[in-house]
Amino acid sequence: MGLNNRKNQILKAVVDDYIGTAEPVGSKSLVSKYNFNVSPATIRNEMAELEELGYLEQPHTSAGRIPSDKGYRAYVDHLLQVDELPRAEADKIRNYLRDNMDEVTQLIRKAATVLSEKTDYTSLVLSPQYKRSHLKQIKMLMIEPGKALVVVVLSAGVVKDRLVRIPEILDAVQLMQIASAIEDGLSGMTLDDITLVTVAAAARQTPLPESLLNQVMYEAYLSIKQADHLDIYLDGSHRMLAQPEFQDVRKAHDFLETLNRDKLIAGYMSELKESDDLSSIEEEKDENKDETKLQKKSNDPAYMVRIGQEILLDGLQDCSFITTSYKIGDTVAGRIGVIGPRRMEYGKVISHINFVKMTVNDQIIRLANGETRMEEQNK
Amino acid sequence: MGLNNRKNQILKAVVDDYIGTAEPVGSKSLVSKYNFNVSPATIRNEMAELEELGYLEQPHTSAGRIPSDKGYRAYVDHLLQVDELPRAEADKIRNYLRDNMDEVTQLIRKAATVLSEKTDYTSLVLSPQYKRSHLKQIKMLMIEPGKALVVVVLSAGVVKDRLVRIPEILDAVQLMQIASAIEDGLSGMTLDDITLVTVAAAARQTPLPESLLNQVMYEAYLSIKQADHLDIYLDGSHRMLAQPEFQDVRKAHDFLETLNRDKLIAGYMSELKESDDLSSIEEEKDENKDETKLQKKSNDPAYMVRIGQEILLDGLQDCSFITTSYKIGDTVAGRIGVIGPRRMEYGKVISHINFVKMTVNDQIIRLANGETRMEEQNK
DNA sequence: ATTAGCACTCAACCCACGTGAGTGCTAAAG
DNA sequence: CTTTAGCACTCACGTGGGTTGAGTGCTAAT
Repeated sequence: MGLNNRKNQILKAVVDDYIGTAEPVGSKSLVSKYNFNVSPATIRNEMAELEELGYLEQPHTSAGRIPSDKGYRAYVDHLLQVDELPRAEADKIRNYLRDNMDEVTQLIRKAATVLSEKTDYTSLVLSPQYKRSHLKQIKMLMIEPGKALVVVVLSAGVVKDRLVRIPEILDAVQLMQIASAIEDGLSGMTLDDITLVTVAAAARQTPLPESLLNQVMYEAYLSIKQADHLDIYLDGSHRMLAQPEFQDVRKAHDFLETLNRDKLIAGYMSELKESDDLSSIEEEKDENKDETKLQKKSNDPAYMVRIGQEILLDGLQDCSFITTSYKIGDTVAGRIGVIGPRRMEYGKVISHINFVKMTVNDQIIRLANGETRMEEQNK
Repeated sequence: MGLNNRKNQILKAVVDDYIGTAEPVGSKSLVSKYNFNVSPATIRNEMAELEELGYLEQPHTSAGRIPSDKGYRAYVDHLLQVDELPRAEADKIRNYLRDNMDEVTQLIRKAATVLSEKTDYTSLVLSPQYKRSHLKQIKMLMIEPGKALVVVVLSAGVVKDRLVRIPEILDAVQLMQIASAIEDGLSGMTLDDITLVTVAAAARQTPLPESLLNQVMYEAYLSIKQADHLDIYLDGSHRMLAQPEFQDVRKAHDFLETLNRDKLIAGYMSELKESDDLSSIEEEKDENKDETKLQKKSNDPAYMVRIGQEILLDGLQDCSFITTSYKIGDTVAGRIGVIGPRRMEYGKVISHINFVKMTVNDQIIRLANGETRMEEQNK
């Protein structure tokens, strides 16, 4: 950051104030609210320079100033101090996410809900992706002649299944044979690597006529692939309408329209790279600030912040989007995010998102280990 | 309906016009657009009477008139003619709902999407309720020591399952014994009737120590109960913001806030009674109109229309809500609904909702029979 | 480098006014 | 008894002008 200390203070004050009030902030109110020991005129000069440097902008000549994307960026990267969540708040969230939790799906939906509620912004959660997980087992259970349940067990401890139709003549024993042949052939492979060809090859080890095998094999293949389905959960979209910047209904409409496109959002979220974020932090160094940043990194958070134009989705460019990843075991699984106005309370959101992420990670491990509600309660 | 023919015509014209323009409609524009062979003054007199009778109201003295809830009610019950969907439109929807459809969940989500898209309003779909379905099978599949998959098969051809923890010492054979004991004891019962006690009684038929049984039995019970979980799918909520009556952001906010309360909405929808609707139709008779109504009834639709204050949920009282039920086999399963401004295009929505309902019914039967995508394609 | 002073800008607000669509009423015509 | 022409009245809405005040940039003095 090439800004002297006072410029930094001023920038921070402007952003803080604007986040609080949503009104352009002027030199005078700045001196009075934050006790700078200089006159408004001095502040004015500094602000004019900050504007020249691109950190601030003026909605119109005779108004105060508001942060630009670049201003927010500097604020988030260098000026913001993220506090830990107060213990009471943390406990509430943890308890909420522990209570009554049987499934990963349920867990991440609740994570979305609690995040939105606590931050008062809109939350987005992406379901786990299992591409890189290994196939552990595949079972087929005869439900009735002609109908079977395919059960796919993944290394992450996740079980997916699907009802399929099979040739009526197949009996339970034959079905099991096929399933175990496929399992033998494929177990240990990652979902990504399994193709129709590999499944077919595995199935062919069964001493049954190919005509019978084909359909079953194909269904097995589909079932495996389907285990990787991406889902997106959205919560609290109405909260955006309470923000002054969305009083314009057209903006609100566009925002909601974009968020309602599940696939678009899911695609965008799943392709976010953590590395992007780390790179964008760097530019110059400022000793004491850098320290904060390092602390952030080592602390594991690794959240990403996208501000305004940095978000590449139409309709969200008046927003900021904070995301992080949760894990299953030690591989990245899905993502959690909060989207709000650019003028969002970054500190609050980041500390919440970090805490929710950690709690989700913990809970997933618990689920994978098969601890059930009853045990939880006795804990 | 105690209105003479001309009053009916006028009421219908007012509602039609207001639906189209969202502007209060006055006597003059009424005569010019719809060719009544009388002067505006006559229309004015009639309108004044319609207002006295409660069918119309005036936003302010010097404005035209808009329909009241009662006016809409009369319109929907007596004046509206519902057309069949054009074949081209019908085909599109049918194909969309057929394509790529493996699961009931997926089906009803797509139903919500297509309904919202085609009507340009917001759609709501309630997942099937299985309370009244019978338990057909319950299987337990050993995944690894201490972990099993419980598979619950319902009469409707629906399969639900759930991963549970079991005592580590149990082996696959014992597990199967327990499952088949429970199955023997409970199969044929409706989900409603199954309680912890009945499950326990059934499980106790197994020649295993009770300490081992307890946990498994409890998990089985939970799995059965969980099969009945209610889900709600919402689509196109942003579309409401395009409506002039929701230009006021506060209204839009309240609307969205209410819709975001899944449980509230799910509860409300699941408790709607068809009978309510039929009863509300009756009052007086008017020969030729009654005919239309009977036709509606016999034609199977049985949709429900809730208008304005008739909707008992806060925040939706500027809306109208049209719902219908879809079936699994021959028992009511879940509900499909469209919510829009009171000023909604009732005819369009009703014909769409009816068609979607029928298509969903057909598809569910198809799914239950286990026809898969491949066969569909060959059809 | 800082600051007091000053002229300038411009969104926001208020108010007054005219406009016009729409009404209700009355009295005449059918 | 119904319909209609005529007319006075109402009131939301749009327009334009005037004022206000927060905020600015610049200059000159500290």
